[in-house]
Amino acid sequence: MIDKALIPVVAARFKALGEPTRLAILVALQAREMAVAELQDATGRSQPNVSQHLASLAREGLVAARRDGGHVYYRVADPYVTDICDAVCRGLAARAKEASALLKRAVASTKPARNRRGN
Amino acid sequence: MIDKALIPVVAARFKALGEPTRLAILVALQAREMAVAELQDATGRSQPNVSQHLASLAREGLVAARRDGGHVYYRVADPYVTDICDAVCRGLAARAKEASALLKRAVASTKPARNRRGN
DNA sequence: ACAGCATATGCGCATATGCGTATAGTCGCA
DNA sequence: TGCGACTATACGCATATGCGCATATGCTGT
Repeated sequence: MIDKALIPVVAARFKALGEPTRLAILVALQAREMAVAELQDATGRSQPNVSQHLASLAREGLVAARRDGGHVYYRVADPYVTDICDAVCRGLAARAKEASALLKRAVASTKPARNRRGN
Repeated sequence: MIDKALIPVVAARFKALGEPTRLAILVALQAREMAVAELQDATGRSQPNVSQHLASLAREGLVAARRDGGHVYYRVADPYVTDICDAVCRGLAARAKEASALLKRAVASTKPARNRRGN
C-alpha cells in the first residue's frame, strides 16, 4: 500500500485536503481556473484567508498560479485530485447505505409491523 | 466532483487520514487485523494514544473493532482506503518526477557542460 | 511618479489537536 | 470473587491551526 517512509508525506497531502475551505477551493477550481477574488466569493471567506489556504495548497502542489495583469489565476495542478475525491465519496456512499439499512431494520423492529405474526 | 453540501463530510474524512499516526495504523491494518497492543508496537506511540486514534478512525468508519477474549482486534472497514492512497501516491509520484526533471535541467545549466557549444 | 485595485504577508487571538500520565472499565481465569 | 492483562477514558499541557485585521507588495493606467 504505502511505504512506511512516505507516511508523513502522504499524511501532509491528506491534511491539506482535510480542511473545508481548502476543499471548497479545490471543488470550485475543478470547473475552471479562478482568481483569488472569485474564490473568495465562492467560499465566503476573507481575502487573506483564501490567500493563505491557496498558499497551503500550492505548497502541496495541489494548485498552481498564473499571473495575468493585476489578477492571479489558480488552477488544480494535480490531475489525481478528482480520483481521490471519487474514492472517498464511494466509501462514504457505502457507509451511508449501510447506515440507512440498519436504521430501516431498527425502525421495522420498533414498530412491530401490522399484519405480521411472531413478534 | 463533490456536492457542495458534502464538503464538510468529505473534509472530515481527509482530516482523519491526514495524521501520520492514524495513517500508520491504517497501513499496518492493511496487512491483517491487529490488536491495540500490536498497533502500539507498529506505531511506537503510547497505548492510550493509539486507542484515541483508533476511536477517531472508527468514528469515520475507516476501521471496525472485533472483541475476542481480552483483546480487541481492529480491521480496515472502508475498502476504498487503498484506492484513495493509491491516487494520492500517483499524484506525489508525478510531482516528484517533475521536480527531479527541473533539478536536472538546473544542474545542467549550472555546469555549462564540456564539449558543447553555445552556452 | 501617483493613485487604485488585486493579492500576499505579518500579527494576535481563540480554538483544536496530539501527546503522555493517571485512572477507570472489561474480560478471562484461578 | 479477586487478580492480572488488555483497552478505553479523563485530564492537563504544549503546539498547531484557522481566522480577521492591518499592512505590505505588485501591477496597471493616468
